[in-house]
Amino acid sequence: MAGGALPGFRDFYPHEFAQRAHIFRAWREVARRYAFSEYDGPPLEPLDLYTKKSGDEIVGQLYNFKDKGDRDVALRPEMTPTFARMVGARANALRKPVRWFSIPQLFRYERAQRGRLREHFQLNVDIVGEASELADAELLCVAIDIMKELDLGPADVRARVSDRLLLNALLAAIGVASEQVPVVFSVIDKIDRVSAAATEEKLAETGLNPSQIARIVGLTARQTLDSLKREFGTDGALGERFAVLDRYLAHLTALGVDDWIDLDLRIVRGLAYYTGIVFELFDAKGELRAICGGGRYDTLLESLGGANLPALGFGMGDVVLGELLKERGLLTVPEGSGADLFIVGGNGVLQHGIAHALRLASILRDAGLSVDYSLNAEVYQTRASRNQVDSAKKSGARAAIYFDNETDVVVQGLIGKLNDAPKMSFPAVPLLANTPHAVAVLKNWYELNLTGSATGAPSLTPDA
RNA sequence: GUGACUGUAGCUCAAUUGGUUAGAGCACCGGUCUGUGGCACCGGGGGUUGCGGGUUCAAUCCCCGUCAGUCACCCCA
Repeated sequence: MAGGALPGFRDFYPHEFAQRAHIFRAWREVARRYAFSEYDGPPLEPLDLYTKKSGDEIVGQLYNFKDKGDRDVALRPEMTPTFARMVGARANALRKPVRWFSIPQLFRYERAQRGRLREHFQLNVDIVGEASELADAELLCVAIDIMKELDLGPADVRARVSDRLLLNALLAAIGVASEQVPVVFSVIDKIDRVSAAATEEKLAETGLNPSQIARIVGLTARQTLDSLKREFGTDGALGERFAVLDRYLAHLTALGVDDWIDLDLRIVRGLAYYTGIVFELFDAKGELRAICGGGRYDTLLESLGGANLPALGFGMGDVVLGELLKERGLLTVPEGSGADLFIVGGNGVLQHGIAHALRLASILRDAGLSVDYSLNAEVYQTRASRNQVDSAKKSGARAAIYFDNETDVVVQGLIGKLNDAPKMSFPAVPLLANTPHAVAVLKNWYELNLTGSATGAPSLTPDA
């Protein structure tokens, strides 16, 4: 459609914004439970923050330009360099381990596809200053707990875990030379998207013999540490790495998330900078792109000019996650304003002037309730009250409030069938006099009867 | 950046092998029902058929271009 947002960019109408807010809420809530602190940085950064480490070819995927001061700048395509700079600048002053998270909007100039836009929000969760595998377990547990918070279970989402150091040790045991390792990693990364013949050819090109190739391909099918131990033994560096992973998995079991996890040595992550345990979260059906990916990058902070500190983190975008939630019917949000109370006038209820409604609205708003009403005084006073109730209901208001007679105002719940919804009369005179007790009684009744799941209030789960 | 497919109302879709004024449901707006409806009924606003050319007496339909979307590559922070 002409006149829409730029390609790969999204307009968030209130409905979409509510969906986004639902995801953000889960992110922040779980991060809070794990005692992470939120931070942010600039959306516009010096171009060389990204080219220094990744080389000039990354410019093709950046929104970059010269600003009016002739500086080369770019919209941030990822958070890690900013994070590294911020941590590096205060590395000595920060209490370790650093547990930080952020929800930046990131930009990349490339052709949009499903689950891959030119702009997205990405939860970044990072831990700095702790080399123990317990930190790795904690990090993955955060990602999994977010899935739980969004009502996804281990049948919906799988966490695939690997370890670059283990893979290195296994490849060494197979006889792969260190200069061959990057090629092997790249082949393993693509093994599902490339034919077996092409995989073998690529490996053969690097000088590996058929027996080595067979063992490498065999690695990508292994499911358990035990089978690897049987094949390769537990001596030396390999054995030490097995021990680390055994402890890592034991921690995850103790944290209660072991049924989400699959060992999968195919997960190497495209990025060269990962140095240890890595993981990705996928939908269990394997239809979508990765929901989340991360791992340990113990050398990255130093190479980005920061401190020499061990670190690990993950990124989780809102796009694929949103697709998955929509597919599972877990992203339904209430329509409309969701006002607490909608003041109804018109024939059918006591004819009061609009001033009474405004007075009531003002008092209730001061008490912290959200209040809506017709913004046309003539409509308020003349339109049939039942039509106004209809409008109130459609607007998403939880309850209508109207002057029933000279002495009472009535609060009528609007959720579900009207005759099943809670309804209560309150004395009008003390309310309009803003008597604290009268207002508190109404508010308490509202909160007890019209909020929370017990009343069938709008929830984020589909209607039965 | 490469290739394939698809573009009709806010949404989901119609429209006879190319043929009058492009329709319907939902949504939206207004009204009727003096009171229970997750109604019902009546009415209304909404479209340069993505855009621009071409072929034709005539184009939503055929052709070309362009833009956008989807998918596969590329890339994946």
